[in-house]
Amino acid sequence: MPELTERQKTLLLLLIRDYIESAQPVGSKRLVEHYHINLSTATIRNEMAALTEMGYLRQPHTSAGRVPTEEGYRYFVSQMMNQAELPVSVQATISHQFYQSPADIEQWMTLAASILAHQSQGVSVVTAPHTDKAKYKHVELISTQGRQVLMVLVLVGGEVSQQILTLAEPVSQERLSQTATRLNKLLAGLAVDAIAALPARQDALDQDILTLILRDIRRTAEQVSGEIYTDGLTNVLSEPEFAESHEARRALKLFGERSALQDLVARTMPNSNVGGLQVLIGGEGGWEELRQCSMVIARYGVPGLATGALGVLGPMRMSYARTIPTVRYVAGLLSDLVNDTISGE
Amino acid sequence: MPELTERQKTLLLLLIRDYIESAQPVGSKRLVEHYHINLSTATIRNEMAALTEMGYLRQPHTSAGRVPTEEGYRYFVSQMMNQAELPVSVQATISHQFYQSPADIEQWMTLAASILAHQSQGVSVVTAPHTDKAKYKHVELISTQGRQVLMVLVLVGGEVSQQILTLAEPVSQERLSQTATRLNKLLAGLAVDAIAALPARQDALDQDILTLILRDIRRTAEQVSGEIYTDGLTNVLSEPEFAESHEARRALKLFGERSALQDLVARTMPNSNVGGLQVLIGGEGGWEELRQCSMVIARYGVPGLATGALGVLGPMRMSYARTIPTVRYVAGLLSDLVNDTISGE
DNA sequence: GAGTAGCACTCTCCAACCGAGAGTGCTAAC
DNA sequence: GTTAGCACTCTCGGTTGGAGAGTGCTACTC
Repeated sequence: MPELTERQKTLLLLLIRDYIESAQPVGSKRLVEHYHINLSTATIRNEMAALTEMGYLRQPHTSAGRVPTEEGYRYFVSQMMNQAELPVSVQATISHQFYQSPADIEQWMTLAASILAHQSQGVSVVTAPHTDKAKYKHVELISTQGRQVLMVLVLVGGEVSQQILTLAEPVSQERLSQTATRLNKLLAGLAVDAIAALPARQDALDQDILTLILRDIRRTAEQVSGEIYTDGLTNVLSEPEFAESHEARRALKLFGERSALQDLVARTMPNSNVGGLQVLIGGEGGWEELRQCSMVIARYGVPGLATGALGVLGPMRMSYARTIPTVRYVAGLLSDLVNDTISGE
Repeated sequence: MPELTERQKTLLLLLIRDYIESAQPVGSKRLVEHYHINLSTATIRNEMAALTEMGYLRQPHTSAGRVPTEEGYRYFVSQMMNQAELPVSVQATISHQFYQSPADIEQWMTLAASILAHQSQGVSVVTAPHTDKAKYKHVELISTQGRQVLMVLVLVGGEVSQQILTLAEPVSQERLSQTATRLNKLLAGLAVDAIAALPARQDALDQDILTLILRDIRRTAEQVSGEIYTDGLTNVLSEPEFAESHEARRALKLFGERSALQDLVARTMPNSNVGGLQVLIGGEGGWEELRQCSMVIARYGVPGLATGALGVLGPMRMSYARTIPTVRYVAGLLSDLVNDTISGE
């Protein structure tokens, strides 16, 4: 890859920035007029020709302005990656919102999704913190009516699942509480395998509940990620890319289906660590439907204990300058929150 | 309103059905050819002119086919209201899905939203069952780490809320359990007012938790509806109405915002009882943004104990024949499920 | 009088066309 | 290395001119 001169570099970044704002191909004249450059349009044209030659820009048709290629965006992103910071005031507003809201994972997730969508004007995705090494922490059994029992199962790492069981026969709350207490002593801190290896209990009720607990933990452990939260689908509806092209419309369909989303997060994330941040441009990573889109994603949480992913999807010309620092900042915040809440167990 | 002859009636219904499928203005020729009517196009034209006169049809322009007016749709819906039934096989599939899924309100809601969206090809909205007369049922306190405590609060009616509290100082699980047991005895079945009227507890921990419980119940009671679930936003993206008109695009924005949705459900539902089913055509009820849309909504649940709403939003020419019976059937199913789970308390 | 054939009329849709304008690449001069 | 100038290309917006669809009306038939 040939080197870029300093001038080419500024020109390229300027042009991409302008295109991201205007969504219009950028010509030499526009560049000179809007950014009072001390050069003539002809010189700019020469440079743009060079940049086109190198693969950073392209022309939609012979006589239109230039538009960034994927390569161009990649360069643009790499340039701002380490430098972009969220204004302190925005940071404050965001963190304020988190610490104001009730301390509840579900709320945090919705809030994160909403903030990301709002700041980036794209579609946000957040997965709840999740661990593949699920360990038992606590169970509660609450009788509701007759044979119906509400079971609340808490895992080490903070995941909570509730389920209504129907028992073979009515059981008093007292007996349920005793069962819960026994099981809590017995199972504290055990992983799936250890629980499965336990000898059968004499007490039939104990054994029934135990089986259910086991099934529930297994179910949780099998999932590749926690519950998925998303927001801002409608943000993107007003973008010209999506309004026109049938192509891009399909990308949205993808986001309507939870299962596809889960897949996407699972596929894109394994090669990334907590703290890292990835920018996938133009459907990098083999997503045909997302060829016109970009994603900014990051992992958050406490490695080995509970981690989740969060990110933003938008048109390829999304505002990286805004999105990247936001994703990074929110990921950091969530990591802290998760850490405060569940670490040390 | 002048009477419709039998022939006008069939013609009108036929035309509307055709338009709903094709999304194209329907002309006299098309009508004759597709439905082998024993009349000439000229006769049809005369009848269509009459129907237009009466306000059931209109012409987008002088020489296009006819399109139903709101009035026309209203007539169409009133004709099928009592007659449309879901095929038994579809009923079976749907109810199967519900009884297969884990008995968990959240799951039911997501499932209902998904089924509605899928069957109707529109956007679905489901609100969780909710009561305005919240009564205490049960609390559990689970220590997680240090001063962090997970509180699970169950209300009569089945609503469950969980929250993480931060206490002033670390408290053992044992002490937490005792507190929970005491409070459960004390508060069982009490409504907000009764709890608020209770004398202060000597035990500081008891009192703290009590205050938090009270705040939580109040918060729940104040909401006009339970959590809102929605699905199928992307279904509607492929409809021509939404692809083109900027107008209709705004309707979708409305559905992106939870608060607006909540408002909408609250505003439209009070005049409807469980079991009843409303069809709002063309934004009836004062929703400017929904002028091009229709909604089919119903209440479900156990009156006085816990009720919720569910419905479908789609273009005015949505498939009522499919949507109406589906909404009705799912509402019935959810009512049964809610009833099975929480009644008798 | 209900139904129908025929016809003139209206209006949209589509394709072709054209000119204005934007932007380019290249060349020659500074 | 930079710039002025120019010929060239291509899109975009507006216009034009059928072709086709659908209508309303009239006059005719049973």
